[in-house]
Amino acid sequence: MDKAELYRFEAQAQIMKALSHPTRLFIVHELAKAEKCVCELTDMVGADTSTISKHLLIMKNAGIVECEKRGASIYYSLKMKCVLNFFTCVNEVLKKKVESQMVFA
Amino acid sequence: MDKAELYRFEAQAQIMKALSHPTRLFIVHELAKAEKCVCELTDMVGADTSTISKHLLIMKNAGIVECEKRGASIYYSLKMKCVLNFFTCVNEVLKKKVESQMVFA
DNA sequence: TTTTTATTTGGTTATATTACCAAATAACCA
DNA sequence: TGGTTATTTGGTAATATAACCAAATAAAAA
Repeated sequence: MDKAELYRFEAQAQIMKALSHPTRLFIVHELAKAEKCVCELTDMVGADTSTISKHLLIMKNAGIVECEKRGASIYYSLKMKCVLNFFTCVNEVLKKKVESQMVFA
Repeated sequence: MDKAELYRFEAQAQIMKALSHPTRLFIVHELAKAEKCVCELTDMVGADTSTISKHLLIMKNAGIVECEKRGASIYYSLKMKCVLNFFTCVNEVLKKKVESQMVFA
């Protein structure tokens, strides 16, 4: 694995990591339907505002979401729609996992 | 976010997390070409055998890879081919990130 | 202008991850 | 059998994550 290759995998891993938390997946799921402000997401998740703000920052830095200030609120929206395809694949993996556990039930 | 929904996002996050490390992404990339034993991957990555073994365990538990013992070696192969589509999307995100940074250069 | 509302930032603590080494297992080879 | 080779497991230390609270900012409302 040469240096350029390593660098590329590190950059990819950073984006994947930004998608590796249940709360952040929930947010992606919600933003896929419509943009939402931090306070709306905070209410939906039921965590501290600062926690949600930090989750959003991680995804913004990764290039997954973007935000726009309007009035008193900051509205976040899904920038990379292609991440939605991940859910299909991941759910397939989950389904296969459940099935294979069935074999030993 | 109700309990069932939370559980689903946690399960999804576990799979995403298994794909969130540069070494593991490299391994997925390599296994996409052909199955490989632990020692081959160890040589390619240049880390301790135990480190590679643990990375493989994480992905096996997540349902991403599977393994088969043949002779003295254990061959790992990519079980969920759909994860390869992630690379396309992630590379698009990276490309957009680079481009948007250009604006401020 | 003062107060309220929305959001981010800094600090702290608890937990998770990762790397390496050493030791345990398992299966070939001589 | 005894010695390699391949792999996993357990232990430890360093680093990264994540949650909450408190404080700082910024803009809207009164």
